[in-house]
Amino acid sequence: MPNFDDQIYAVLIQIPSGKVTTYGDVAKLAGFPRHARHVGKLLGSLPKDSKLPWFRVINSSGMISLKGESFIRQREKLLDDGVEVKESGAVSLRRFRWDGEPA
DNA sequence: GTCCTGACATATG
DNA sequence: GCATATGCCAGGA
Repeated sequence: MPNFDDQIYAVLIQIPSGKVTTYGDVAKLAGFPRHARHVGKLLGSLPKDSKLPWFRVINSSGMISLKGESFIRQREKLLDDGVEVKESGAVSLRRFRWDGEPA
């Protein structure tokens, strides 16, 4: 049984560009359905030069949970990925949600 | 050890 | 859609 952290990373690197997913889904796919919060903590601990697409993870409401500069960075990256993000940080989950299946 | 906080989710009214 | 409550788990004080 791999470590929780490693499992989360493994799921993150599978998220195709142009798609987003939620904390709960990442946790579930990683094999820890009740660890949504853990995902957030983990992402917050990621180094700034991390290769992991942490910016493709948002909350179940389809909104970016971050604030200030972090929020700006995530929004910019998503836009660059082709994801439509409103000024408020809202994303059209209906169109950009990742099912958990590879692209 | 307890208490509080937190990039969360789901259920209920 | 919003407010409240409950569940879950790791860290820090």
